[in-house]
Amino acid sequence: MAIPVPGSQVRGSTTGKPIMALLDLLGRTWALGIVWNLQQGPATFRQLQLRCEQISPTLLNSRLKELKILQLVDMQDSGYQLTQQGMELITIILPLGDWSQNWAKHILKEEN
Amino acid sequence: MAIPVPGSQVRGSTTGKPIMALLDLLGRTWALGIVWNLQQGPATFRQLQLRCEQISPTLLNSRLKELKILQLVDMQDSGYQLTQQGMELITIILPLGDWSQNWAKHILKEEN
DNA sequence: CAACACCGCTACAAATAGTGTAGCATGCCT
DNA sequence: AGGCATGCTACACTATTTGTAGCGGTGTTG
Repeated sequence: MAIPVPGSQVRGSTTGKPIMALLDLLGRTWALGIVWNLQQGPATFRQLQLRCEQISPTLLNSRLKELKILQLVDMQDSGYQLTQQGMELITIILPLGDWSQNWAKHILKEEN
Repeated sequence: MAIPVPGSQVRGSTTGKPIMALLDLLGRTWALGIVWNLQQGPATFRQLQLRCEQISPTLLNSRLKELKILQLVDMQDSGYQLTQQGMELITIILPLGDWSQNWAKHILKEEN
């Protein structure tokens, strides 16, 4: 799958708008999950595999490649970790944690 | 694909934590894109297809089903639109628009 | 009423993406 | 040298997505 570099055509948009590249990237299986799991700190490849409970190494590796190229993640001695940019991104997304709890309550309430 | 209802097992997590259901949902192809596009207002099925430039009707329909069940989207006379919950979600995500612009600058600068 | 233009949506085959298991190559420790 | 952990690849299998065609329904217009 072509890496959604902002400025180029991506899945779902020919305009090259950065937001479209980002939505393409984050909309890929496991991309959000990987970033979310890295939030708890750096991890080696295998640790990250464990945090993601069921990701295949093949896919983990290809997502990490994409995330590295797009500079949201990099690898240091301590393992894979979020870059400055990656942390900014996660900061924006973090409120989803709390929000999802209310959302869950709402859905489960309606289901009865 | 099973719908990621919070409280049940979802892709990547056996715990049933709402955030995991949400990450599963949003990590599916086009889910984020659909929500993002609905932000500009209600749309009929076909209008939504156009907004999403390249989505296939098959997939659009199955994503919409998921989003309806999970109460982020519903259908009214005016077409598909975000629910109250959907709007809350998009409010959280909205800053990604601006952020992505800076991110793009950063990446493209480094590439030279 | 017939012809037309929309609508939401489905069918289905072909193409693409993801899974799961095994294991290679490398480096470190004893 | 032997054992162990690491990052990562190979590859066959399965699941998901695409793309095109078109169905059945609801106006609207002549």
